[in-house]
Amino acid sequence: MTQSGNPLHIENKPLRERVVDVLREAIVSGEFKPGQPLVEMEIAAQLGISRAPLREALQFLSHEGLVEVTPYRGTVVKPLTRIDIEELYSLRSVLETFALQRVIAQNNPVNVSKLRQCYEDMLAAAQTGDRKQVNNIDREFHNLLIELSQHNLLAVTWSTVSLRVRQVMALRNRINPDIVQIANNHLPIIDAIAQNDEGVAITLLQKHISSAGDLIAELWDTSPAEDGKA
Amino acid sequence: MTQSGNPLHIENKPLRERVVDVLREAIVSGEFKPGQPLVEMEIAAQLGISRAPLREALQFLSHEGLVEVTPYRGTVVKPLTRIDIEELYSLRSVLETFALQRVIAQNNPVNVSKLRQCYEDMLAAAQTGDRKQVNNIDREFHNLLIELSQHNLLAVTWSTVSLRVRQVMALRNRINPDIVQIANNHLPIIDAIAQNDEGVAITLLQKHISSAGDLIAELWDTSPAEDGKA
DNA sequence: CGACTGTCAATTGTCGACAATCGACAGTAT
DNA sequence: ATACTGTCGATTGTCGACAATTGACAGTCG
Repeated sequence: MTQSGNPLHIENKPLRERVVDVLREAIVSGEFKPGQPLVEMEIAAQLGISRAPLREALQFLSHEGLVEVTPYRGTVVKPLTRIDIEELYSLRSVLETFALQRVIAQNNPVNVSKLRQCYEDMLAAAQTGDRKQVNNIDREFHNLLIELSQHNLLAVTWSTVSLRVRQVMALRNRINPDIVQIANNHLPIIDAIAQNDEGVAITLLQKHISSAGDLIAELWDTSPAEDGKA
Repeated sequence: MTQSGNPLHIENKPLRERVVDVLREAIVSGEFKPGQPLVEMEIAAQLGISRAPLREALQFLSHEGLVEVTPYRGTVVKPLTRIDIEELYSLRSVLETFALQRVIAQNNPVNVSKLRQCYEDMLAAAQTGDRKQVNNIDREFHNLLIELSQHNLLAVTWSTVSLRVRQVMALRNRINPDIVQIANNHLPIIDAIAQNDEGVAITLLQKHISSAGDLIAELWDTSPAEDGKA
């Protein structure tokens, strides 16, 4: 995904982009809660910048679906309803299925070994009980699947969906208790890919995704991560 | 899609949004060619506004994939390669297939009649030889399919893809000579939906989309709509 | 002659100030 | 009391000016 190659490098992104990164992280990590208002002057002051680059950043985030900008009324972290979550996971399933089809069509052993490597890392982390790391590698696995599909537009679309999935997971801290089980869920999918068995691979993947989505969506309204102010 | 209800209404969108609309239309209609640089001061002067709302608009468009912003280097209308087009149409196919599945799952006769109405309008336009109108209604048909699927996130994702498809079609003026044929292509899909025959409907739809995409992609490099300056 | 360095114009990035808009609340007439 | 109207503070929207960065070109040294 990220390859610098060059050992010497200093970040020189425009302020706007660094602001996007900071705010995105705050939202996706659950630090900023859904519904929370983002007052421009407050945040600008807090970051020690003017409102111009902040506003450009907010425009960007709004198209990523992380915030909602209402003209003359302000910006809030986008509320997350149960329907949103169902939509999120169902679209995610569609996108990943598409990626999976393309990966299988390539029939490239290198792809399989990369996925397998990822799985093994996840398993290792699971066995040491490092839940956070398992989550990270799990994300990496699905990102890898998208990346291997070699479809740029898909990757862009995915990144938006993926971000919000991550947000949902951050807000619902810890559902699945057995992290070794989580890791092992991925193995049969890889095997199916290795055997070029598209039908099985798709079935397994969709089940994998929808089970996670259903689990979260079902319980959502019971503790919808109370909205708050900074 | 758009329903005012209220007969009295004046547009009071922020400048930024009106700028987005204007620029988007210019790009999507092919008036602004891929690769064309968009110099902020020029455009701001031309529109009689300052650069601030223009820049916010450009941020927005960049996330729609219509322009490419390079820090300190400026903004250009996003170049369109053959690969882009293939990706566009393949993802479009995936999204519409998903919508189609959801529409069929609803098993609602109202949906079918709406689609049929759309088809009939298209056919009528085709028979009077109004090519432009046929194209408009064709777009409407596919938008309707997405809308009927009642999936907001899908709709948002679709709108981005849809815009760029429209741009491609504008740049390649007129390929398919027989517009009555175009209209009639939609009928069997509707019939399959009406009969709840998901398999057939999907097959037909995917063929419908990919045939259009292949046709355009194949010829793309031969006349890639020469890049230009204002 | 070739490679490196310094300068410059063009363009984008950022800022602070001012204008426009909104929701809320107080005030008034019936 | 109630419905309408006017005013106000808070917040967003827009502007013009200034700072920072880039690529290109000219100049210099070996």
